[in-house]
Formats: sequence, C-alpha cells, structure tokens
Amino acid sequence: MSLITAPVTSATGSDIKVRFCPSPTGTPHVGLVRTALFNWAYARKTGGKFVFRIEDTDSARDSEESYHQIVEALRWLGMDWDEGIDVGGPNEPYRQSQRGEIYQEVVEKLKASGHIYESYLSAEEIEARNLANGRAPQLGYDNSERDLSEADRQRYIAEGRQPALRLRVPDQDITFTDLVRGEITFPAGSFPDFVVVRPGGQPLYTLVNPVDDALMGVTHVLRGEDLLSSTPRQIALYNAMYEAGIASFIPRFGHLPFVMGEGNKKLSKRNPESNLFLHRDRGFIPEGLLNYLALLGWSISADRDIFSLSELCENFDVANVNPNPARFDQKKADAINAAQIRLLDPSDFEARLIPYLQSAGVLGKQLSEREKEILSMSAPLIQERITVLSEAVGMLGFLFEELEQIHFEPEALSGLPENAGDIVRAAALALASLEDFTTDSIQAALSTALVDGLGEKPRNAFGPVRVAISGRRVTPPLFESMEILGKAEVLKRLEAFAQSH
RNA sequence: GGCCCCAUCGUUUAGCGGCCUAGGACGCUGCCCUCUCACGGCAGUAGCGCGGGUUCAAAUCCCGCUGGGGUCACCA
Repeated sequence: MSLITAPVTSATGSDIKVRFCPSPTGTPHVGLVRTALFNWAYARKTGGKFVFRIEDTDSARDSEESYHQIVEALRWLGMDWDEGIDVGGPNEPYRQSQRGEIYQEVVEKLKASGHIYESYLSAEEIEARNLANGRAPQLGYDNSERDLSEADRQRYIAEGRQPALRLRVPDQDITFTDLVRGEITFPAGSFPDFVVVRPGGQPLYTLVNPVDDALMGVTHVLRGEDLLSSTPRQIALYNAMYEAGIASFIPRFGHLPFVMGEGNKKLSKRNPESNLFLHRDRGFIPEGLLNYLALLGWSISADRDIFSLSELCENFDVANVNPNPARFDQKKADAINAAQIRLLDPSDFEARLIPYLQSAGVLGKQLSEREKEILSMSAPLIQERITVLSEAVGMLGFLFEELEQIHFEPEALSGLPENAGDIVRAAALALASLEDFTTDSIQAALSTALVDGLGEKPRNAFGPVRVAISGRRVTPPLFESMEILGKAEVLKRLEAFAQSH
C-alpha cells in the first residue's frame, strides 16, 4: 500500500516558476500561443520566473523547422523568458533530446527506491489476460507484474525480452486543487501503473515532463485542459520522485480551457485561423493578437477589452481564468487588432507597414527618399482605416505606382455615374490653374468647380475623381492623397481618365 | 463504456445570494457625422439549458437530468 506523502509547493509570489514546454510538431498554433501567454503573464504578474523548454522526445514527429518557428513566434510576440532555450540557465540543457543522461539517473533512483518496476508483458498479452479474466479490455494493464518473481524475470530475459518500466501508482484517491477549476478528485484505480520508459530505455513524456518540471523547480503548471486527466498520474510520479529524493514538492496545476474552432471542435491545425504565422502575414500585430487571445478565457474588467501587454501583466491571475472553452472569433480578433493598430505611435505604425508593402512589391528593399516621404505622409491617413497591416498594400499602392501600373477595380468603375468623364475633366480644369496644391486649396477648388459649378452632390462629384487617381473605390482621404501625389501626377491621371471616359 | 471537465446574448466576457427589469465588447440593424472607407456618436437586436431543492431572497449554493468536450498508448 503506497500513499501520497509529498507536499504541494508553497510558492505564492516571486518564488513562483512557470514554464512553456511545447513539443516541436508543426507550425505554431494560437492555442499554443495563448498557453504561453498566460504562463508568461503569470510570471510577470507575480515577479516569478518563466522557463522555456522544448519537449522533443518523439523523433518521429518532431522537426527542427518547427522548433525554430516556435522560438521565432515567442520572439515576435515579445514574450521573453528568464531561463531556457538560447538564454540558458541553471538547468541546462533545455531540449529534452539532450537530457538523456539526466533521465537515466532519475530512472535508476526510481528503480532503486522501488517506485518503478520492470514490465515484460506486450500489449497483446495484456489484452489476452483481460479477456481471460473477464476484465474489460479498455481497462488496460492489470498491474500483474508488480511483484514479479525473480524466476519469471529470468524466464522473460531468456526469451530475449526487454522490459518497459512502469510506475507503481498509489492505491488511493488523488485530489488536487486546480487553479482554474477548484478541487478535483480522481478515484483510486482510475488508471493502472503506466509505462514511463520504453523497452530499450527510451524515456516517455509521462516521465520526462514531470522530471524536468521537478528538476527545474517549476511550481505552477498552467497547460491545456487536454492534460487534465493525466494530472493524477503526474502527481503519482512527483510523489515517487519526492520519496526518492529527486523532487521536493508537487506543483500546483491550472488547466486552461480549449480554444475552439467552428462547431464544437477544438481548433485544429487544419484550421487556417489556428496558424499564428497566417495571422502575422495578414497583418496582425503582436499587441492585437495577444490582446484577443487573452480575452479567450480571461478579462481585465467588466467594461473593457482593449488593453496593453503591461496592463495584462499587471492584472493577470490564473485564478480568474474562466474554465469554459472559448471559440476563436476572427471578426472580434480583427476588431481588437484594428483598435490596437489605432493605438500605435504613428511613427511605429509607419515602420511596421514597410515589410508588408515590400513583400507585396509596392516597395523595394531600399526606400527612395520620395518613397519615404510618401509613406510618412500617407501612413497617418490609414492608421484608423485598416484592420490588418496587409490592407495598407491596397490602400496606399496607388500612391507609389506609376500611372500605367494602376489597377482599376471593376467595382470602382461600375459604381461611377454616367457623367464621370465630364466631372473628371472639370476637376482637371479647376486644378490646372491651382498654384497652391495643398489639401485645403484642392478641396476648395474642387468644391467650387464640381459641387457649386456642376451642381453635383459631393458623393457624385468626388467619387469619379477618386477612382481616376487611384483606381479604387476605397482610399485614404482624397484631397490629402492628391497633395501627396502632387499636381503634375494628379493632372496626368485625371487627363488619362478623362480621355477614356 | 469508465473516469474527468464544462454550461450567461450568435460569439466572447462581467456576475462569485439581495446593487440584475443580467452589464461590456464583437457581430448585426437603424440614425448622425461625412469626399469614399473607416473612426467617432446615438439608438436598437439578443442570453442565465431543464428539473428539483436550500434561502425571506438564486444567474450566483446543493442534487439530478440533458447537452457538449476531454481522456483512457510502449504520442505529446
């Protein structure tokens, strides 16, 4: 009969240590990002430490590419870590694939203390035993090798078998207080002695995850809800490590709700909105994405949902995380991102636009003086008009393009009045004699010529002019855009349009 | 199937026994502002899954039901 004897961590303040420990399979997922975010925010809130380690113990599924993407993701999002990948720390190395010897030692100690034992039965044999004993096959292993005789052991070895190693689980209910869900109890016998090391010595996640948390001194484990049912197993392992002198406490656990996709399905990797880099490519800014993700399961107050990362860090507490699953809503995410974009310092906003304009081919690698000038004049005009940064390409493109490159959108053309040509001709005429080609005087001249002169409604008067210079229905404010383009270019575009209409 | 988790507007979230004829945000609708689109402003739309308790009083506590989800690997 074995029982839990290990104490739970007493850490409550700056002695708290959390970690983010993804396994590098596939491209970073927004659910993964939210888990990292809550861990990071909790560390920053409490003044504790945030550890970043990689769980690459499955060589069949892990990839170096994914590893680099995860590191890049955290860097881009600005979630810094105190210990771990690249930055190092007292518990190196931080990639499990490089910690084999450490696990070996732990396994030896656990064997010596009698907490883990050799198991020779194959999956087929276990199933056969269950069938033979009238036990439901899905119950799995029956712990029958707990006290294997030396004779049986020798016989298996003589057959050339290699043993897996299983943890002897405590014969009692296992209760813990989940940081987001409260007290949870798993009845004794909920799970059998489980494999922690494969035949041949390969340690499994079931072993290495708690081992590393224990060795690294992790006090608070905040992770996805999918790991909830493995928690009692981990507590059992912690207890074994405690009794073997490897761990000094059991951490506290907090299971974060899922991020769901359409329907009632967990947002899967197949789902495009799960892909972090797709959001980045569309022009989500870290502030916007993180703000939105934080809202999935948490809120800063009853009547506010736009907040900065530092406000998040000041106010975050796992205890306030909502336990129910949240759906990823692209529209709301877009709205939050748009709000965060508007909050950006104008020069910062301008700088962030450049990569998007470059990758779309609107700007080259090096900006000319003229291009810099256009950008700095036009960026402020679109800061409150776009939702994601990539929209700047369509909004600003015409300011950088030559007349011949301008693409006239069908929807812009189709919305034009019959007399569009006449209106544009009148506009050209009015502007040709304008000395001072600035926003105000342009507006005054066009109003006089088109609204007063031709008797057109403003909407009808300026629409054709807008399309003539930009090819688009939606642009930054018209008169400002004209000032940026300059008189010669504007007249050129108006005349070209007038000729074809 | 066993075990575990979850349950407030379409979505997200506030609510932790009386402040709730349930608040905010996104979405949607209408109006205002207006050179387009936005921004901003105003108004509207819509919710406590069901049934029992406990209580003077329940969205809030308890039980049951229903519904969803997760997990039961020599994956992580």
